[in-house]
Amino acid sequence: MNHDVPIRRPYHHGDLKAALLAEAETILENEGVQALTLRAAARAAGVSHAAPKNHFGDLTGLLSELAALGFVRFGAALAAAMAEAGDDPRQRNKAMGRGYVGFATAHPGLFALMFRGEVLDQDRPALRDAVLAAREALIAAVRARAPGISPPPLQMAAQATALWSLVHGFAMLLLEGRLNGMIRSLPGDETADSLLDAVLAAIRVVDD
Amino acid sequence: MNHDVPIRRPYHHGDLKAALLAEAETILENEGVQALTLRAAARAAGVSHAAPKNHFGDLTGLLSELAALGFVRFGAALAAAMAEAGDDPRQRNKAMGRGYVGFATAHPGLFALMFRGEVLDQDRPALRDAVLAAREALIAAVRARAPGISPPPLQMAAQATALWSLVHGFAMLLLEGRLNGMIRSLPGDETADSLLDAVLAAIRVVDD
DNA sequence: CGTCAGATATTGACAGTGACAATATTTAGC
DNA sequence: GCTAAATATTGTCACTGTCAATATCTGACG
Repeated sequence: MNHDVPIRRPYHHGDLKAALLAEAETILENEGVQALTLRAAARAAGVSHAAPKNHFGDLTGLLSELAALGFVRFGAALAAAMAEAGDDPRQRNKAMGRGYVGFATAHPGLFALMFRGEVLDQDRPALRDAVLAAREALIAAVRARAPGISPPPLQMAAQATALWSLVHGFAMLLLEGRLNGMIRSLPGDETADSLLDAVLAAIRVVDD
Repeated sequence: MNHDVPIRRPYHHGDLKAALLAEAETILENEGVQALTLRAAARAAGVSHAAPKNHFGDLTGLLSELAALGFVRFGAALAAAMAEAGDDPRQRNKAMGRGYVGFATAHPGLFALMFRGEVLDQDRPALRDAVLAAREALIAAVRARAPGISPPPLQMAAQATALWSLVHGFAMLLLEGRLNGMIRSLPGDETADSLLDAVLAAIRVVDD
């Protein structure tokens, strides 16, 4: 009895690629990148162990598509953070930093994956495009000054690199737990945000 | 014929732990962290696949010991860089940055491993000690000012975190190849070092 | 010297993984 | 409707980490 349950899933999933990416992200954030395997994602999506191959080729493909998804969201988060900021350069730096670090702490696994080039295929179109778009959002955030007049390109590049390095390093060290000692040395509310504020206040871009 | 070659390695290696670490580092830098497996290290050292277990327990143990070795060298490199620097704060910042980024580019695989807490056992004594020692070297590098008088601790922590984040982020982005576009925008010699100099020149710590 | 416990290394096994090939099922273009 | 392409399954293989059982060596203690 109960030979065949009438409700049987169709042979084809319908939107397996998106489902696999969603499951992959859940695994990544909940169990770490170690646990994110092709077979685990397939299991979570309820398909056979070799099904992902059709959509991603290999594990690098899956990770690259997931990272691409991350960069798309990352660029959007940066753009949103800048949209609320005014014209004051320091205000904008702060908004950029909060957006950058906020994304990293909100999606720590994804953020770490996005900056682990060794496991990604940078030539995959989806990833390539998403990275370029996020880069646009980032340099747009730095190019704060009045539109039309821009500082000399060399100085501009140095400033952008400095700000980017600062917030990126902060986010990385924060996720690694290496800033715990620093946060603890703060007075009152000992949050990462207040440390970031203090850090941005301790630094001055040359021609502010 | 040729039953038993008289020259046969002894059953015990003698210093297998150090040999495994040396082979592991070679694999790490030459083939990437993906290729660094317990069995690969054992093969390179010419021992059986389970021999590493006696010295490291598991893969995390091997990676942690290797990272510890990296932190020891890293601390020494920072200390050496600071030893040659004078008393001028900006001079010292520059020396610290060069030491930090120089180590990262000289040992990219090792540096990346050192800051991948997910695969390391931070409680392993060797790693714990090495990290603390390197941290000492780092804050000693930042605490530049005339001995005796020190800035308020809050500001001090913020400044240290800012400088650390800046050079760490720069090193990370550089190793990821994300700064290629920035380097290319420089005039003349387009080296990472010159970009680092420009970056440090574009930033000012508040009470310099 | 001798012996024996502990350290060190080997062999063998097992489950999990990525990748590939062969096959089955469904979809879509014509 | 028919057929080619897309999608999914099953089976297999080599490789890996880990563990258990065993072999060999070392050193401490008589």
